[in-house]
Amino acid sequence: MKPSIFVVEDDPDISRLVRHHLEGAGFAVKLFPTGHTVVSESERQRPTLFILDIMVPGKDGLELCRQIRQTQSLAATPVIFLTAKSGEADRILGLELGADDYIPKPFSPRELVARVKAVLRRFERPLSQSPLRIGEIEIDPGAMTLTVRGQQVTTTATEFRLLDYFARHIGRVFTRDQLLDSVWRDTAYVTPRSVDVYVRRIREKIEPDPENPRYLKTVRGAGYRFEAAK
Amino acid sequence: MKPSIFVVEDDPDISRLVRHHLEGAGFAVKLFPTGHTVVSESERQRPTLFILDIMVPGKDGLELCRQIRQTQSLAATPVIFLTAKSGEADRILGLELGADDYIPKPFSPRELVARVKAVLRRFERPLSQSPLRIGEIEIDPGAMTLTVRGQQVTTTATEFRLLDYFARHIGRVFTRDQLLDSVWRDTAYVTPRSVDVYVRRIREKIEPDPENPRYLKTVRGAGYRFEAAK
DNA sequence: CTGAATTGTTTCAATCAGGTTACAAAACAG
DNA sequence: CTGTTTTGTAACCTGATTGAAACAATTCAG
Repeated sequence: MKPSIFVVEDDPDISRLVRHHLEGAGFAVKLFPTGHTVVSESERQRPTLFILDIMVPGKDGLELCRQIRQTQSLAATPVIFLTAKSGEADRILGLELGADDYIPKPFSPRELVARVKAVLRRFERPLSQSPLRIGEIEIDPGAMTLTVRGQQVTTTATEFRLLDYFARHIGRVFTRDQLLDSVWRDTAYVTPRSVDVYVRRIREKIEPDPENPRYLKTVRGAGYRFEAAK
Repeated sequence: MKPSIFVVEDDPDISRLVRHHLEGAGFAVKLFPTGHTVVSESERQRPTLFILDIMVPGKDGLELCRQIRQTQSLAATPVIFLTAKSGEADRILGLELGADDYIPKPFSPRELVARVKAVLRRFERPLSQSPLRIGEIEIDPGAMTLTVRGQQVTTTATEFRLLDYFARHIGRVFTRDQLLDSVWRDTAYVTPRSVDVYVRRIREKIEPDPENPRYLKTVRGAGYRFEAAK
């Protein structure tokens, strides 16, 4: 699932610009020309990040930020300000209010995307990087290496993510759809049957006999399950 | 973006003074009259530097410093103490706690700014000093020299920092964004693809066969990884 | 035993990620 | 101020990856 960003900005030129570049970078973007409905919408949809213009009519960005920070379910969501003036007041106010970053206008598209990514990186909980060993299989996410029976085996990124996911949830059955949701980057339009293909590819790399899998088992009518081979 | 400084000081006269002079010197300043919310705010905003009064009500500066040092994401942020008494004890305690400097009250504005700048300069991406040898490659950060198979090779500053970073994190995969974060000075304006170009340049200098890298490997879908060649 | 449902396997075109080069701009040195 | 080096970008190219489709094999129900 791609991260979603709520953008509160009254100037349609700017908001269109922002949307265009963020979507280009793989984010889902929702625009709000005013601040009125933002908080209630956000509580329902839980955006990954806010971008607020300091000056928006009706309810300005500063006030909005204050509200977000006071709302239990949104308090932890990062906020980035767009500021027109590069004057002191705005920047400091941003700091005072607990914004996570600010982008002075005018900004380059690249800067916008870079800052958003940087803030998200700062917030994302570091995923388990600890190496994992199951039977004859060793998975090291930090190095992105897979070792099977002492032999280093190359994998593609998707194969690796899928295998890692299986290996960290030993014994559980996952449907194809569940796997798409948790392993694939953009789940949107991928056929569940593609999972089969990847299972096949992984089996070829980890199973002594891919036709008779010892690790990655098929659960007919349900999906797949990873087992620690006996 | 200008560096931000969090100041924890209960005396409003002093804090106003500090703010005024630091802002005049081009820093963004946020004041905290007590220490209560400092750590949580800091995790969010990542100040560039802390200035703590040794004595603040509620939670004193020493305790606060200890907390900062124990917080993963803040441990590397420099801390400067403001101390009223010029007694040794306080000073040493501060230093032992991991403070990076102290400013005895009363202080001149110039001294304040000078010390802040000095500390920041000291913290600016210090290259590790110890030489490093990996296979046929020798890296000496102190001299900023690179020796490959006995031959001294010239590098540019960025090439050297990047190679040094790789060499000190052997076996780990880094995304282009991560590398920009940790090696480049101002990440916001640089395309991730620029990393590719530098990787190419480094390969030309260290690899016997740049088309078939033995050290600096590509990890498709992830980034790059430095390996000790067999 | 038969047919339906499910999974396995292979192939292949489109896409994407990375490599490479040339170049403009910025920084630097003289 | 001028020439040189460094830095980062853009554009183009190539080959690997991805995922769908088509068909084969297996399982299951009745």
